[in-house]
Amino acid sequence: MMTEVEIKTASEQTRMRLLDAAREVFSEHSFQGATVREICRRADANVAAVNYHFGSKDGLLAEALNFAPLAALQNANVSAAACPRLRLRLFLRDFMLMLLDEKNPSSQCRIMARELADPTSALDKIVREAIAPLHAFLGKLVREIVGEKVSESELRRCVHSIVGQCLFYRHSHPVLQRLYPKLRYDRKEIEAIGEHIAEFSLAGIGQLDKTDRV
Amino acid sequence: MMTEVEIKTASEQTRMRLLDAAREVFSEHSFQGATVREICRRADANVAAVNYHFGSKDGLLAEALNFAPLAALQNANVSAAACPRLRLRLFLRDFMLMLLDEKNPSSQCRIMARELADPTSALDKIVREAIAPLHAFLGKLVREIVGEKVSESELRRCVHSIVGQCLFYRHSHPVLQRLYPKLRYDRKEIEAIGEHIAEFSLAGIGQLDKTDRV
DNA sequence: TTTACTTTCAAACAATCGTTTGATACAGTG
DNA sequence: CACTGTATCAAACGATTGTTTGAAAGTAAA
Repeated sequence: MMTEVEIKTASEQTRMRLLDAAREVFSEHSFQGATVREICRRADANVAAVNYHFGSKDGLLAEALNFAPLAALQNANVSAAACPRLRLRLFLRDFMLMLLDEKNPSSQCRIMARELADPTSALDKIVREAIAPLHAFLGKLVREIVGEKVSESELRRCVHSIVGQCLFYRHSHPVLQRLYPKLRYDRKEIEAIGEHIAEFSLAGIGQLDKTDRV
Repeated sequence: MMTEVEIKTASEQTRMRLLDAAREVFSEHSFQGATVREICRRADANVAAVNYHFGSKDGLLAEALNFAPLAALQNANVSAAACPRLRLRLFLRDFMLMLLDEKNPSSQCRIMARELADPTSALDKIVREAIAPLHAFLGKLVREIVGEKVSESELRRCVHSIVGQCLFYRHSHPVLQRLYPKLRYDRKEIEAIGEHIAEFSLAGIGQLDKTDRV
């Protein structure tokens, strides 16, 4: 008793398993550190399967990327009936859950975060389809909060400050784990982090109109 | 006519050249991405030189690390006759120069930043001797600014927010380069970034006493 | 069943990695 | 000079990498 969408040919199932395994491994190791053999092992597939279905390791990474969840977050946010400040809070909460929650099936952000440190051929696509829209989205949101008086370069730096705080917890996870061995990223902790970043950033944004610097 | 400190045996000169080349390559590539052959090529040394002088690639990295410049920055700051807020501004300026200025001979921070994404056996030493002291230093500084009312966990998150903003510009350099092709990290730009982070963070810190949250 | 095509598989390939080896050149001491 | 320990070198080693190959297995239509 299978519904239509569940019916897959063996080939399609193998593709799916490879993509799932690839997202797992690419989010755990850097692109160089992730091996085709490990991916195939987790996907219960032959070593040649990657090249047969995706052409190359690069091709597998390109197809494993999926920016829809991140875009959905932004779309849901812009259509929310709430003031810009609250919308920033809500977005940061969801964004941090996507970044940190290991139970979150969307490992995309973790893969993207890895690409920052060691860019591969996939970085151009990531920047174009995910990061640039994200920065544009946050830029608009911050603009709504801060008004028209603030220069574009100041606005940009505020976006950088916000994104930087978020990515820190992902990038520095190995470090924080050593600094605070008791640290666990459960849902409550992640939400607290998101709330802190929101409050911290709203204050940082708010100080802009006090000065006349460009 | 050489002064005493400049006199080096050929062996010591080779060691020096290897360490310099290693710092270069390790700051440009991840540990996995950096190859012993490339390091030896830049040091005009034989491939076997690394293992002869340092035992292994790991040993070379361990000896190439030098946390003195970062510690010097903190020591100079604590003994400066200035209010905590100004000291935070000054530190962030110097720290960003160390992180971003390619002409800065201290590539240590760039190597450390790479370790965050893909930890190697050197990370424990880095955390113990560099990152933990840095966080402690910033913690004290923020504590001076914010007073005793703020909880330890809130204080810690403020430090994370500050460090996160700083590291963002280093980690995301490849991304920012693609988003803003005109971007250049000259001294003026770096100082402007440091100033922004200081103002943004001081405002973020300042909002803590408005609420009574723990 | 026969035919044509797709997918899987064990095995091998070529390249690159960190590391080791054994010979060679060199320095300093007697 | 001979002797000794150190440093350098070209070459190779063993392991691992992404990728390719050619045969075997599977699939679906005629």
